[in-house]
Amino acid sequence: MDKRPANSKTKCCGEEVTLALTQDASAEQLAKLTWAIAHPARVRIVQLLLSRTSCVCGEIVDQMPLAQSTVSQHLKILKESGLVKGEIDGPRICYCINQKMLKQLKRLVADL
Amino acid sequence: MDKRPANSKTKCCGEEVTLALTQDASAEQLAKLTWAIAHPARVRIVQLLLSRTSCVCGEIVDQMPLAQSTVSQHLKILKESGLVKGEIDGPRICYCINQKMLKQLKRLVADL
DNA sequence: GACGCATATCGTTGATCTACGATAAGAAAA
DNA sequence: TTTTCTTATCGTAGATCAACGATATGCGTC
Repeated sequence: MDKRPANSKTKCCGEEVTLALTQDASAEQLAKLTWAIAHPARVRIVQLLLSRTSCVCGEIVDQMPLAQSTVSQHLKILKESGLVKGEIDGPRICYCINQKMLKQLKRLVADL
Repeated sequence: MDKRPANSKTKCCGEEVTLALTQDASAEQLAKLTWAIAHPARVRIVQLLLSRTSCVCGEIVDQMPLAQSTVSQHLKILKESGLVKGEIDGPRICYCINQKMLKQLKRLVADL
């Protein structure tokens, strides 16, 4: 009746569990980062920020068919994921890609 | 009053638009694929399918702390994204990664 | 044909997203 | 200090997600 293959719950107290835990950690992180760009508008924002060498402020809004508040909301999500950083520059705010995080995302996806 | 930079709506009838359109297309596709794995459970499923050389059926359910119906729902999402394929094998169904799609996802992310 | 197993689908509930307009907050300029 | 500009936040409405249990479906087996 028990036709489980080699790597199943039977040895749930050995390396299995450790492996599962690290998998979960990276799964969680990958899910978090991919979720950040799991919307066309946010992909677009990231592409925009990458296309310019330096940071950009609310021109992003001009480039998108969305209300300013909506863009701000998307930026918040990107910031919370760590993919994007924002720096205050006088009255406006400059956004730029967090290359470190982008690299991590790329690595996590590539390692799939 | 008009302080737009070089690449703005002013030349909205030239190459600008074409570029924007292709950007949108890839943005859309990238958003779709990343959204498919934008959940820990779905990342876990993908990792599981990749860890085995061949397809797997409902053992996935055993490996996850989720109800069968929930897992099935996640599988449906993965199938709809194209990242996963399912083949009927007698009474059960074998799932496997669609390598082509996974490659596309990797390329899209790497090209960011 | 009736049963058992594996999987999908339905229906529901609560949470979260997405989008917007309106408004607040902060800094420079008048 | 008041105004203006830029950005964030609030409040809201509708849509979608995530999870579950219950049920339907489809295929082998008795």
